[in-house]
Amino acid sequence: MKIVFMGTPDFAVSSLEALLLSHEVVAVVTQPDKPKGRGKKMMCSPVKEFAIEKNIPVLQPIKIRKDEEFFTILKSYSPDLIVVVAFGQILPVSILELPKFGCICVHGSLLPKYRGAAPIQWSVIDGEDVTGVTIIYMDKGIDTGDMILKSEFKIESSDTFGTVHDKMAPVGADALIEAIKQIENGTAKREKQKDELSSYASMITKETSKIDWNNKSSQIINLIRGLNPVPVAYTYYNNELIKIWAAEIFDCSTPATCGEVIDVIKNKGIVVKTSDSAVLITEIQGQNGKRMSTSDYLRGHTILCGEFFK
RNA sequence: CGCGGAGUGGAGCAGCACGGUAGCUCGUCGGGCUCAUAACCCGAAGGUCGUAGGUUCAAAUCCUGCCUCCGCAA
Repeated sequence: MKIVFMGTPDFAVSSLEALLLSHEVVAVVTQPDKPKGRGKKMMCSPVKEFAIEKNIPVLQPIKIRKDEEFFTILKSYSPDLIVVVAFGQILPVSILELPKFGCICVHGSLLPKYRGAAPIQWSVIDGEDVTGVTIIYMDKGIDTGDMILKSEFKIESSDTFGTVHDKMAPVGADALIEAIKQIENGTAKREKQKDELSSYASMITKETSKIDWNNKSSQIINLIRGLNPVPVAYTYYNNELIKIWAAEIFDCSTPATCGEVIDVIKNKGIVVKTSDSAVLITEIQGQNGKRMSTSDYLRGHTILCGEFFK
């Protein structure tokens, strides 16, 4: 089976790698190189890097929807199947209908929940205790196509976006291989998604990653988990941006305003009041600093009780 | 050449605009106090101040190159 792979970030590399073991990947499509990072150097996607290493032709259309030339090239590969994993562009119907077996997609949630760009993050932020991947046939909506199979696993309370992401990548790869097998031997299901149960996991913005201390402790903790290690939840102390990498619930009924520092425990952390109890910040990153345990941070920085995080 | 910040004993920081004893909090080691302790008291060890040059009688501090790290922005 001739397969064209479309994907961009690290997460997609696992699936591509798995595909190579048992299938013929004739081309890889990924986002164009962009100036990124400090110094605005041109950077290419992890998928491109991997594809080059494996000597697979790479295509990088800027706008896949209106790129006639790209479509012609894609057609010339005459793929039997297109596999999409976190590609980052919406495919036009012309491409969806091109391969004999259609286009399938590896999505990082148990659809129809968490359709969209950041399913893993939102699953953690919402405090879900189960997540998984869903392999779907793509249609013209965003993650709305018929489902072939799902593979689920637990989210532990110690999990963060990073750890769930890392657990999910191989799960997704396995599910993908299984789905392709089913497609090949004709046993693949086509289960409709129940739209009324759907939810949408929008992109993570600066706005969403700012901690609102008026929330409950559990919500704040989940936000911190869901944004670790990128982009990391943040707050302000003395007008300086501070990133919070890890925190835990701290039982406390001290009357105080939300966001107020109610205790600074040496060798342990900073206790901040929330709407229902308090939160103990255990890992922190100040301006210009690296991420470090709060006890390390406190050796060189002064945080005073009664001051506010906001 | 996108903007900005940082590199100082094991850890985290101050000192640098006005060059001239290496400072703070913690850790480590030794001793003491205590029923006891992550508490307290006394003492000690430990630093080519990222790196290479330059200016100077004298550089952590001023100048230049390089390396590494971080934030913003994408």
